[in-house]
Amino acid sequence: MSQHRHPGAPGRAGAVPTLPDLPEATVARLPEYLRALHNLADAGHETVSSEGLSAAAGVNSAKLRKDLSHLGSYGTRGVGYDVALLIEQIEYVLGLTQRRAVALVGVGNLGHALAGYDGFASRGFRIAALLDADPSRVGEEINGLVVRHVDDLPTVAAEESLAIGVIATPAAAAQQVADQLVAVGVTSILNFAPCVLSVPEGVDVRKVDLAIELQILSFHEHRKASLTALPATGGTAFTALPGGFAATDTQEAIGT
Amino acid sequence: MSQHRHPGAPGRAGAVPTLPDLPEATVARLPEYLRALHNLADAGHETVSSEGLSAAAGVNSAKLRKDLSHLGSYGTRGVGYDVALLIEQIEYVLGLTQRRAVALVGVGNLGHALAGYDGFASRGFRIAALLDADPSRVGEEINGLVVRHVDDLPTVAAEESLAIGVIATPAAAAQQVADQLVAVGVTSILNFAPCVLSVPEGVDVRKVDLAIELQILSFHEHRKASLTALPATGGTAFTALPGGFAATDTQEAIGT
DNA sequence: AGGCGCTTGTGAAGACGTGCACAAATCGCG
DNA sequence: CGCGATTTGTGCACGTCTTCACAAGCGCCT
Repeated sequence: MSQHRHPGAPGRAGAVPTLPDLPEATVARLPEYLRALHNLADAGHETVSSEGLSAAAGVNSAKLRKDLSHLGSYGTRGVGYDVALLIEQIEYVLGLTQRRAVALVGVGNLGHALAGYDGFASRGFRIAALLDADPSRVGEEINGLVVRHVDDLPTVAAEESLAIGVIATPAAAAQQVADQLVAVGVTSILNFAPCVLSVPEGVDVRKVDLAIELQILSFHEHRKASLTALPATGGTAFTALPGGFAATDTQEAIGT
Repeated sequence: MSQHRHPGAPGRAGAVPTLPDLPEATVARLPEYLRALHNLADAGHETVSSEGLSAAAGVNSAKLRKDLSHLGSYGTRGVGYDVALLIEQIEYVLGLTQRRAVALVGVGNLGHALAGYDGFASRGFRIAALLDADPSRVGEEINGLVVRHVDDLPTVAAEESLAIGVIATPAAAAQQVADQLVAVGVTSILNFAPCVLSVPEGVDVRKVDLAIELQILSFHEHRKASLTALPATGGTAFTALPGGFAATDTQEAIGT
């Protein structure tokens, strides 16, 4: 092995957090790899090949290898990757070695569900506070946490360092909540409200919008429908495809 | 420009559904434009410039223009885009002229919230059925819909043509549900379960995973933290930003 | 009518992401 | 010890997406 100045030294984070700046696309896939790796570990595998892991994560094996190579990963040629080590590596890079505190704002329909979602806890996060602007909701207990008023954010932030804010309010309130989050030092926001947030530089926003996902699927439905109507480029306007839909197969897998 | 054989003829879908095959990246943004356009329409605007619309949708104006140009859009130079017309265009392309029926499988924590989410109805979709595998949940009424057993899927599909299936079950059940959905002819699936689904060609799957989003944010947090540790080029490691944070608005917008 | 300012639509260049295909490395076995 | 089977890591070519910059078109004003 040459020098391989392995970047993050998960074994011991001495004082050189040389985070390689990964391509954004790679970052977006790492969590998927991580989940697949945990599954493999639970199933008792100690090593896994790029082929095996990529299948479990639903990607191309070359892509997987390139992704892992970006974080200076340790695989052994002829053998594969050490599952436990790789988990450690990825968790380190993703900053999951510390359990980050999440503030959830908006305990309505969706927020309520998120508050009860166990995927938070099981994947490296801890809901530190539930907040809502509606006084009638304040005081309600959900999943062991008491809902506080959103104006208490400064207090909450003083109690513990909030890393991430989740906005699950109606669109109309989202921008104001975002401002409040930013004001108390939150620099990462996950926004479920269907609107664009404007935040200062240095603050990351990711958006999840249910309706958008559905509309994208709708487009592909529409497309598939119109394709079965006019099958090919050439002539032959109709194929009818009566009852069955059979094997209309064309490739798929929508890019993220 | 020459003929502008405008693609979808939203006015009248005569018999030529010449869906242009849009770049996937464009498709993913169209819903955002659509939402922004609806806001503008509600605010009374009749036309909007690419600059204005792109700001409302949180993208670059050149990108917006190129996106719209792909669907053979109608803007007027020197004026802008006709809001109502553009809405019609985009809705047509996305296949939203018909209200698509959605089957929601898994009425647990998250599924319950989704069932009550009004963004479904308001943005072109209709929940046609709630399904669950747990017999103790069958019969429960949510938001005016009665939960049926997932094995009734064939019956449900016979009653009305299901376009899209939403999976909100635990990961362990997701693949089986997906198989069942595919078996009754569903060709688009929105998967909230944290696992990879394998489906036949021709079936589109989109995945939404809360924990993944958080982990991506976590990476950027980690990164920002390690950058402030080694201030590097800029200098001034700390800006403190006491109370105020001013209006530095440049949104971040992480690539999807 | 003509000119001027504004805005769209797009060519071209560059950045980014993907996938192939293969050399380099490692293990196990005879 | 050497060889073959296996699997990683990566150079390269290709396709997609983004962004700039500007010509073409449109409306308005004089």
